[in-house]
Parts: sequence; C-alpha cells; structure tokens
Amino acid sequence: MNQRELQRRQTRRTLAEHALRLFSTNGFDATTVEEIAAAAGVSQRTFFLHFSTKSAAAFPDHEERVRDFVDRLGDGHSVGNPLLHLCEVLAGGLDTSSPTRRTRYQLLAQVGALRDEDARTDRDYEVVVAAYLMQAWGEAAEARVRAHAIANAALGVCRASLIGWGEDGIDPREVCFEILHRMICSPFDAPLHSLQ
Amino acid sequence: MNQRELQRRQTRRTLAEHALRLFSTNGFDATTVEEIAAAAGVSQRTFFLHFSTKSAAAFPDHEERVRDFVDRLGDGHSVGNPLLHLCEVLAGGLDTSSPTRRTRYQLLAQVGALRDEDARTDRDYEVVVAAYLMQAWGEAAEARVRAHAIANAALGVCRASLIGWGEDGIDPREVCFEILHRMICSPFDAPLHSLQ
DNA sequence: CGGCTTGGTGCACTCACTGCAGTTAATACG
DNA sequence: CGTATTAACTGCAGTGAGTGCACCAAGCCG
Repeated sequence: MNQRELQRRQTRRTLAEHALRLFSTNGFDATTVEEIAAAAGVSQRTFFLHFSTKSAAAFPDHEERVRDFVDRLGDGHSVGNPLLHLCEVLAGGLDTSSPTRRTRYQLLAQVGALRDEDARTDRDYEVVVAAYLMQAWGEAAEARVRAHAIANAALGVCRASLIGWGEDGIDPREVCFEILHRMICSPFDAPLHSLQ
Repeated sequence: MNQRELQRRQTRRTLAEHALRLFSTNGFDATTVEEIAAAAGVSQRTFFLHFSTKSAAAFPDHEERVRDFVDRLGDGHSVGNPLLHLCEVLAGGLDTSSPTRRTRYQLLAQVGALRDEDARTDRDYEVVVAAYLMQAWGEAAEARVRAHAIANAALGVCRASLIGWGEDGIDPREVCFEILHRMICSPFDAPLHSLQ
C-alpha cells in the first residue's frame, strides 16, 4: 500500500465522516460543501476530487460495495439467485449495530436529495443484476426489459426495507427476504434456478 | 375558466413544449433554463414560477396524473388491486402513438437527470399506493415497510417497462402487466382482494 | 372608478460544480 | 543519489440552477 494511496484514503474517509456528522447535526441543506471541506482541513476543490456530488459523500463506500457484489455474484459461496444475493448484501450484510450506518439510513429516510442519490446508486446494481439475468434470457430487447423490471423490483424492496430501518428501526433483513422470496423467487423460480 | 388561469396554463404549456424540444435537439445538459424561458418568450424567473427544477419541465402533467390516479383509486371502475391500476395508468393508459410522449420517454432513457426526476415523481405514487395497502394491513411500522416495499417493487416494474419503451420501442403494457401479475398479484392475491 | 389580487419581471444573491494553471511531495528511474 | 515524473491538493475564475424580494401591470370585484 502506497503512502500516497494511504493519504488519499485518509482524506476521503475524513471528508465522509465530517459530511455525515454535519448533515445529521445541522441538516443536509444547511450544510455547504465549503464547510465540510473546512472541517476536514482541505479545500473545497479537493472535496470534488473525492466525491462527484455533495450527496455522494453520504455513501462513501458505494463503488467498493458494488465491486464486492459483482465479485461474489459468480463464486460458489453465494446463492445462485442474484436477487437474494442482492438482498443479502444490501440488507442482510448490513451491520445493524453500527451507529454510523444507522445515522446514514436515518438521514436517507429524511432527506430527499439523499433518496435521490440512493436511487441513483441503485442503478449500478440494476445494471449488474440485469446483465446476470440476461445470461439466461438472452440479449433480445424484450429480455432486457424483463431483466431490468425484475432487478428494479428487487431493488425497490431492498430500498424500502432499508428506509424502514432508518425510520422505525425495523430489521430490514426479515421483511426484505420474505417479500423477495414470495414475490420473485417463487414465481420466477424455474428460470432462475436453471441458470446454475 | 378565468382569463388569468387560461394565460397561466398557456405559459406553462409553452414552457414545457420548448423545454422538451430543446432537450431533445440540443441535449439536456446543453440546454439552459435561460434558453427555455427565452424560447417561450418569458423571463427565467417565470420558468421557476411554473417548474421547481429544470428536469420538472419534462414532466409537466405529473401532479395532474397523480391526482387522476388518486381519484380513480377508490371508484367502482378501477380494479381493486391498486398495483394493476398503477400499471394501467402509468403504462397502459399511455398513448403509445403520441410523438411527444415517445420523445419524453426516449429522453428519459438517455438522460440521467431525467431518470432522477422520474424516480422522484414515482415517490408520489409510492405514498398513495402504500397508504392504500395500509388500509388493509394497518398502520404498524412493519406494515408500512411491507406496503412501501410492494409499492416500490411495482413502480420499479412500471419504470423499467417505460424506459424499455423509450429505448427499444417495446410495448410497455404487456410486459408490465405480465410481470406484475406473476410477481405481486398472484403471490399476494388473498390479502389484496380482501380489500374490496 | 378604486382597491385588491396575481402572474410576470429584474436584480442580486447563494451554492453546487467545473476547467485550468499552478505547487509540493512521493515515487520511479537512470 | 540526483533527476524526472506523477499525483494529491490548491486557488481562482467561471457557469448555471435555484431563491428572496421589491416591483409592475393587467385582470377581477365591490
């Protein structure tokens, strides 16, 4: 691990921490990027070197999580069904005892701009899941629509469960797994399991 | 109908028309609000009197559509199942031969900011549908999460179908109805039909 | 006609975000 | 070891979305 790389990650982490803190104490709208940067001891320009938008600083490990998701999609450990795997990673893999995570999802439940950001990042998962489904269903336009529809539905369930966690502290795992199973895995069982 | 009200609607319609035209000919990012306003013969400030964001001008009849949706939810004509009703209104009620609509959804499929806007507007439907489901399931936190999860899933299917229409011209109605039925109506049939 | 309402205007402002031309320090290389 | 290169960070000037406010002018209503 480089010293440069180390410094870079440190800066990014510090920015994300101060962003989350300021968002939750002063409110998202009342917090300026300038303030976050100042709190982290860097310039405002540097903030945008690490995060493309103000909202993105609330989800600092998104790219990493998507990468993990993709990596584990193919290996022997994960369930063949990518939708349950999605749920496992998004809701199940969540450390529900982490205060930072909790703060993040409480904010998500309250702030519109962060919901937008969340929906935006979900599209990365959508693309991956849809591509996975299309391995079985083919590349035809109609298959693509169906794959995206299913992926979108699954993400909708996960998203709602996570927001429910932020709002009321409902454990996202149970409800998410149960609904996904009833809604997607059972009705679409055969075509999905035939992928393995 | 007032003359004032008439003038107001006319201005709004003109703004929306020029917005859509400029977005699709010059690109969304390359179009400024200033340009749209100038093309419509009003000031930039007036644009924001009619639309809260630049993206919102691409979906000028959103509020009206949601109002229609809510109005029809309770009456005797609509199916008891609000999710199929959702699909009916969003995808089925779509005039697939209207060039303006087509342009709108082609743009939607291409421009990230418009997808964001679409996801944002979908939240209005989510709230209504979830509230409807909660009439049967109760107000408890867990019921709320389940209701929002189901509503979100249905919206995900509709959204993907509509984007598929924009991208490839696939008729959104068939795929949307079929998936929704298989995914939600059948597995959740009993609790939903007991509402009627 | 005279007061009130309301759609539209002009202006100044904030703030997110970008492009560019640096500086400094870590690193790679001869 | 000294030098060239790379890359994190900075400062600055700019664009453009969106807002608050005071204001006009034209429709509405008694």
